[in-house]
Amino acid sequence: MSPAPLPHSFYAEDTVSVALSLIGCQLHRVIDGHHLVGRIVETEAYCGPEDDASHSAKGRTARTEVMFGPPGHAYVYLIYGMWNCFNVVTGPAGRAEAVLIRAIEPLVGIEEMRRRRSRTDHLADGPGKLGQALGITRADNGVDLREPNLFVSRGAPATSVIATPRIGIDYAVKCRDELWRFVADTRQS
DNA sequence: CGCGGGATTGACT
DNA sequence: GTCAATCCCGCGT
Repeated sequence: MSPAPLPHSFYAEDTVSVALSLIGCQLHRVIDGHHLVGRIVETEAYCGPEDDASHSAKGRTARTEVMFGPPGHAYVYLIYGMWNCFNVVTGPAGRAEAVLIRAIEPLVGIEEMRRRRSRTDHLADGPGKLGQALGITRADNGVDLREPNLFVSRGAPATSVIATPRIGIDYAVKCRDELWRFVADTRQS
């Protein structure tokens, strides 16, 4: 019996708070009969149209549509032509906010992740790698995160979390210095 | 370990 | 046509 998916109410809170709360939670993926689990260790908050690093700052388009929908759903986008990045929609419906899950520590199904990544290390320590390791694609865009095939469950609360600016968004002059990236502190555990 | 360049494709100007 | 919330490999330090 798998742990229970987090309820939609978990995702409906303030996006920065959700990004922090997700550290230490478990990400579950069932694909081709394999149960894959990882501990979330890195997230980034994207805080709606006023956040110039958020895709939703460019307006409501086909790509960003699910961000404008209810919280607790997957937002998956393709980047650099080949990598799928997994986000969870957060905040109240219509707020177009999301949290990018940037890295997990593999816990279950490591061999399958290795097969999907075609290597034995660095399986999911980056958003593109995570998508590849778990077989997440745009086919998962918009799915309800209470689906048994893709969901997050509560985990051991992180004892220490570091906040930093977000990665790869230097073009976002207004919000690039906000401390909206969260990383589990590896010095402790 | 840091840096530079190529890969690859859909979304948007 | 340009570019993107990235990754990997090769090379120099």
